Amino acid sequence: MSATDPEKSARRSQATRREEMRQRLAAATLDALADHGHAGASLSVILDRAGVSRGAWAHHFDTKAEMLALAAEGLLLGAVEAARALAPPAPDPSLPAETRLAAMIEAAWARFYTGRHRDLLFEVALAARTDAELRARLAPIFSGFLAATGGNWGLSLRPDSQGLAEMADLMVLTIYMLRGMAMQELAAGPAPGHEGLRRLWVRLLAGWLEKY
Amino acid sequence: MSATDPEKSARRSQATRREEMRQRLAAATLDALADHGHAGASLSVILDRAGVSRGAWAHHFDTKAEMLALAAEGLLLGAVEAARALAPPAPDPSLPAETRLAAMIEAAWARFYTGRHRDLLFEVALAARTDAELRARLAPIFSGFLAATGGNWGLSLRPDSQGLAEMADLMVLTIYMLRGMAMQELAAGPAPGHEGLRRLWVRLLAGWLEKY
DNA sequence: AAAAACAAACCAATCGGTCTGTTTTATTGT
DNA sequence: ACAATAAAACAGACCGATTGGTTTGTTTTT
Repeated sequence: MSATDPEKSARRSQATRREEMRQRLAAATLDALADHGHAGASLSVILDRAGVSRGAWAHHFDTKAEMLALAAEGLLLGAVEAARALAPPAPDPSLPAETRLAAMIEAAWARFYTGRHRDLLFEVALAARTDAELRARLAPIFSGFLAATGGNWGLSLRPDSQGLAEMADLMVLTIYMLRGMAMQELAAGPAPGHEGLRRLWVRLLAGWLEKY
Repeated sequence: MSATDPEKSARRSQATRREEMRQRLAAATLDALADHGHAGASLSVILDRAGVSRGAWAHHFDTKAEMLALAAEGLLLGAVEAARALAPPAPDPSLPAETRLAAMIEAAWARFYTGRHRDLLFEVALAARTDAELRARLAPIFSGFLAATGGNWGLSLRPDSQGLAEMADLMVLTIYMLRGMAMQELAAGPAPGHEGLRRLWVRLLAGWLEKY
């Protein structure tokens, strides 16, 4: 059935095989980055983790930087997509705006600014700072993330499109606040007061919203 | 006069000499970190920049990590002190609170979240993530920075001590927002809209302040 | 039979750190 | 006061380990 079907086992091969291997190596790159940081994510560590020989690696990538760029790009593009998905296109209108806002902020906090994703986000952003080529590839995606949150989230909370531009700005400010909070936890460990701070921020935003 | 005075040229030596050399090496460490990032700040690069031989270095530090820790500690302690200095103990009461707030935020932005200091801040925070010893030394200073801004700035803007705790929280949120904004510029370059976003933030805060 | 995928030995360069020896500064015995 | 001497400061050659990357050869797929 499938063995005799050339569409299945045969056609599917070389091109996708290559892509699978590249993705596997990219994933291992992110793993190593998360575990050991940029300085500690050597080629040997990455290849060990991927279970791939040096020769195989060389067949798929010319340089380590190229592999890192692919991995970082994938990470950020996934984040942009997730950010879009976080804004429900048809929010439940029965809930008060403040509740919806709080839910979205908590969801964004958990998805983007805690754990592995947070660590990788900072690692990748810092790596881009001193690597011009990486930076050129990642900068537009970083901006795209802001656009996705600012635009979509604002739209989601205020479908009547009144004061939409300002709403988008407030969402961007929210992202910035979460990022800064994430950096604090990254450097000094989790802080119990942060949840209360996020609630305070929601209250502040909600008050401003209804006044508008 | 001074040559015969043992208090001057003689007594001042060995201990301070050593300290001067350590500071010089710490400064070069930060320079290298700012220029080449954590991965690129090798011992050779640092020593070249400091104009210090490997042997001399070894006489003053056991490991590179120890030198980095001293440098990072100095950087952050300097920032804490600067944060305290940014909050004028006796603010001009003739200016409206919003104006004073805006001035403090702009000053903090310029001092902590642009240029070299911003880069070093992120480099050091990230380095601490995967280096337990460095992290243990830096974490309390990171928290101290928040305390300095939250407490002092809040006090500076609201000397009547009404709603002071909430005011301190808002200052911490402000710091977080600036940090997140800084990360965006670090990764994607300067954004002209950011100044407007900071003004929006000030308006938001000021509105909340007078309502209280 | 040709090309793509993979493996592992191999390479120069650089890494953080050490060793040996010289120069400078401080202490001490007379 | 001033050699004698100890100790600290400094310089640079040196070291094994590891780095990113290459080469040569084998297996697998087409």
